[in-house]
Amino acid sequence: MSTTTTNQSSPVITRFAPSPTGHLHIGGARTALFCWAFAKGAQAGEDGRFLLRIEDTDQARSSESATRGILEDLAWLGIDWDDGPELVAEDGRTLGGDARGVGPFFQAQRIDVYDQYIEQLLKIGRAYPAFETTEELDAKRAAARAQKQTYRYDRAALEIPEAERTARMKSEPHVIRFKMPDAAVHVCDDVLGDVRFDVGEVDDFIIRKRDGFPTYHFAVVVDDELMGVTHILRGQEHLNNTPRHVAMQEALDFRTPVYAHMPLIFNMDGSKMSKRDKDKSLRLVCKEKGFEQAPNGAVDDSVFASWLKDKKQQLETSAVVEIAREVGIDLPEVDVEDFRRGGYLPEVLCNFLSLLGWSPGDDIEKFDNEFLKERFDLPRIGKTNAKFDRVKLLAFNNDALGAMSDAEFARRWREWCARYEPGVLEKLSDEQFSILAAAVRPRTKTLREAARSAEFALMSAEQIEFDEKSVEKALLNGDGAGLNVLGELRVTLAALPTFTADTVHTALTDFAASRELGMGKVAQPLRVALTGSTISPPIGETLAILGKDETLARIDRCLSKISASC
RNA sequence: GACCCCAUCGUCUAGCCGGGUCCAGGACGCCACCCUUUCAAGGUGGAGACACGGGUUCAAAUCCCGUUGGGGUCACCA
Repeated sequence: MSTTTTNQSSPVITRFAPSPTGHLHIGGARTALFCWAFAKGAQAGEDGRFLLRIEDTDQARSSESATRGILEDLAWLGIDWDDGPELVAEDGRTLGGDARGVGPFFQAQRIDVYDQYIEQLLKIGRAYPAFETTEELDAKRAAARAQKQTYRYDRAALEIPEAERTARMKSEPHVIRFKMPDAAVHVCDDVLGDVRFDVGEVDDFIIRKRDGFPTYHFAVVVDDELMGVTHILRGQEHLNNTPRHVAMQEALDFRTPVYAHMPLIFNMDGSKMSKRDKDKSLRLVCKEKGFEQAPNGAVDDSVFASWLKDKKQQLETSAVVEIAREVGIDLPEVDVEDFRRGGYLPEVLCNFLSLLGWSPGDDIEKFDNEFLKERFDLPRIGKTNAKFDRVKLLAFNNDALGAMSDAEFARRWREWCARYEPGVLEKLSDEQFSILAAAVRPRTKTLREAARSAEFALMSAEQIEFDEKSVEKALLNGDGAGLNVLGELRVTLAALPTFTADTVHTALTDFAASRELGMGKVAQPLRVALTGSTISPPIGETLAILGKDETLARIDRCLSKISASC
């Protein structure tokens, strides 16, 4: 039975607390989105706040660039935070800040705060130092495992007389452990209901590491209290951590926030969506192609060789991207940035993510963040894990692009190109770009795909490679009927006084009618001549984008090349 | 292995709390046909699920128990 303990008198404060070890993961994005929607939406009233905190207590893995990346990813998704690190968004607004004076928001800068509470727990006997080394603990774990026992810390440090413990603390490296209570811990979860963890299920865990940094468990509890967090929405993988947190809240006389654990998101094959997925799919292709060195020398030969053999190894992100481009595959998207690069719209990503583990009901499934804010609530969060269906996401993106005006599409596409394919903008005039944008918009699923279908316009005539099957089908078939048509078309087109999509189109339909030919017999040979394949935007636009001179040049080149070869 | 969570079409889900209106609704995908100058898009139609077994009840997708299946957690990571 779910127990909602929302205190109506105090404003809702939620938080998203990523550790800065890379770009924002897609699962994290959903968590952030839901936290944001809950705090900023109708459920929370006027004064709800969404807070962003950076959990950088793992010094080895955290980085400043990752922090920045995460902030930018959030801003791109349209998720803005009230409290937290500041970021000047692309629209000039400053996100974050410390209006309530509850910062700093980087845990590494809050060590003294944590120490204060550690001190308090030590004083009341709810925490104690322990001196075992990592190796000793590993050995104990292994031993337990060998006997098919579940390992739990044996409280060996508590056997040491208190006076001695205190003395050793001053001179010896040690960790601080939290003493779990001798009673079952109840976790009230708004999604899952009440969950009971019996005594002995949770052992005395470490709250301060040998290096003096708090562990996640401790820092999160202290910060959530001090920052006034009222509702914690997070992934179900944290459910088993919650009794630790609740126990510490009781020991420290903190308030217990409302918990809502959300279902997890997986790949279609049931595996976890992991950053390693990218390395995995790339490794597969490299093996298939029999590479022994990184194509284009993206990484050292030795690094590449060992990466190829070891499933657990990951290459630098930039190297992965470069090699993928070189071998011509699309990497599976797992980070928000991947989807951005992949040409997905942020509003589509948010919409799709919202449907994983939550639903507004009423058969509604296309909506924006405003709607989400308005309607998001805890009771409608699901309990069952979801698989991330990229095909459906793609369909959503396609629909969104299809519903856009040409002008809006051109604007968005321009922005995307500027970031990921600047060459497109360099090689096309504004006018060409607009024509192209309008031509590809209805037939493209992503902005990246749009860039791909623009390739024919970017390359020079010499770079066109004629696709064998297309040539056979459209040009050579029927004693070279296509080639003959092409030859006649060249004359017709050369004679056109104006060369727009409309005039070209009219000329072509007239031509087809006069020869009693279907439009396919006219357009397809042209497509092959101009692009190398039978696939292109509508034929009128295709010619207009190239312009008359280029069109004629490509026809000439095609005629001479293909005629010569047969 | 121990503990915890979950269980509706291939996938995301609605329905479940307050049993009847559900021979289970929507979406993506799939199949067929139509349209068509390519690729798309669009139109029409179709196949497709309450994991299983027991209860409770006049009545169960909805409540209870068990089984099976899936997932999570068991770090000086977060």
